[in-house]
Amino acid sequence: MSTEINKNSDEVVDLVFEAILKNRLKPGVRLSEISLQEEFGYSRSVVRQGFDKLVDSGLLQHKKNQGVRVACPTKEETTQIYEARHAIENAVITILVNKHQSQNLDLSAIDDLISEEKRLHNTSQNDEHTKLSCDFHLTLAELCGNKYIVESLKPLIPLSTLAASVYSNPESTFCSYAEHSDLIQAIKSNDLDKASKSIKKHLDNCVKSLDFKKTIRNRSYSNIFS
Amino acid sequence: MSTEINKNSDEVVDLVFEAILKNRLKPGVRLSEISLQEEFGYSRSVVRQGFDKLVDSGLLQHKKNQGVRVACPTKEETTQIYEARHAIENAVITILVNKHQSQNLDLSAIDDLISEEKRLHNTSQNDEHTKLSCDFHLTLAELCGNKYIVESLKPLIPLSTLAASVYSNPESTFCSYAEHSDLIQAIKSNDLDKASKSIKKHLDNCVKSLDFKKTIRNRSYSNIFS
DNA sequence: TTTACAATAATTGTCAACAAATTTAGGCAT
DNA sequence: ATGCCTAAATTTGTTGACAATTATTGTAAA
Repeated sequence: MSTEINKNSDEVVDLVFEAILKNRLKPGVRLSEISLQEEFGYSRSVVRQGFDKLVDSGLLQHKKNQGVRVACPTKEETTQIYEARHAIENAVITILVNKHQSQNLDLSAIDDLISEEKRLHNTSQNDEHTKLSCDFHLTLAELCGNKYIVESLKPLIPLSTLAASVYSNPESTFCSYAEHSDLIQAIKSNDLDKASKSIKKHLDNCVKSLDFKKTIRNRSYSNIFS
Repeated sequence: MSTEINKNSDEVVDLVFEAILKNRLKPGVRLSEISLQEEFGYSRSVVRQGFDKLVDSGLLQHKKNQGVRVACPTKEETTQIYEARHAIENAVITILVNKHQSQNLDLSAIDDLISEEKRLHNTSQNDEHTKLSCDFHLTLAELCGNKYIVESLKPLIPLSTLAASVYSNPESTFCSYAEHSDLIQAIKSNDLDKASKSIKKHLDNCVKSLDFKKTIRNRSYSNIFS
């Protein structure tokens, strides 16, 4: 063989993580260990390790002798997910405003993301839009430079995507680009109060855009990766 | 055999988790898979699953072909741990004050813990005191009724204990019972501002009580469980 | 005594095989 | 056609074995 490839379980984690963010893995679908083994050449034990991590973070659910399914957040769980997100993300923007005041915080990565969101705005690239929104929130957390905060927020973002996939309302936009832009503006003007209200309103609007009357059935296996 | 025993990996996680809280597992000690297998009868793969979870949450560190060691937070990591704790725990007490205002929040579990802390106050039961302090913070989070918040905070508590084990100053108390009591008092009087300042000051004092000039050597294997 | 090197032992990483459980498919009676 | 029961096939859970790497011990020379 040519290159030494270390196909470890973190690759499996990233694979599922990204697939959820890109809406290619829907809530409730069952993932078999063998399918990933066959499609990507991971050994089964490596796939299991990856699944275990994803179960631990809440992205996959596990039933004994029935393998794993993509999580399918209930109404109550969705409320809790956003409550937890507000807890963490409010702290994130507080830290960022402080950083922006003292040091010269480099927000170019965020600016790029917003430009891209602006570009895709009003196109039908819905899944791409979702991915960008997620990247926006995760990138903000990473700018804090605190890995524990990042790790706390990390699973909550794809969980939000899954909740949106279950309860989303076609006519209402889910995670609006304009609100992202407002938030960054508040940070740049060192206005903590405005930024804090902005993130609160943004997350509240995300929840408001959901229709909890919907119910979905559990789907069967998917070859979403192929 | 008499009872059906399912020795799953979560038991390994709890075992290590509690051992850290009780100060029986010191930072830097190496844990071998076989030792736990032999002492408790867990199969090696189950031990590995447990270790993987603990590595994922940051309590254990993993080096390729060298197994796992108990985490040994650096100064920078310790600062981040407490910054993350403040982010989450400030949200916790905000939620609790809101709950206390609207519903009648049951704080009896917390009251019991504080009584116990009061009882142990000024005794030499240092490890027991540490465990109680940790339970205090975790119990507060659980009272929110939000599992995502609990899971976010969970690894940070034993990490704080480990940091204390590395940098603690013998003459200064680490996590004071009086401050816990003040915090609960503020919650009970629905004073969000006071409660918020109280948790901030408490966590700041925890960090202040540490002496970062200390350096510790990595310890070898331990049979701490035996 | 200390240091360097070689041989041994111990530990981890990975994979493959087997048993247990579940899902699927097919046939039969209603 | 519908529902139920049985059998086959698939999938998961678990264990054990082997290879690769690291840690330890022992020996010899400076």
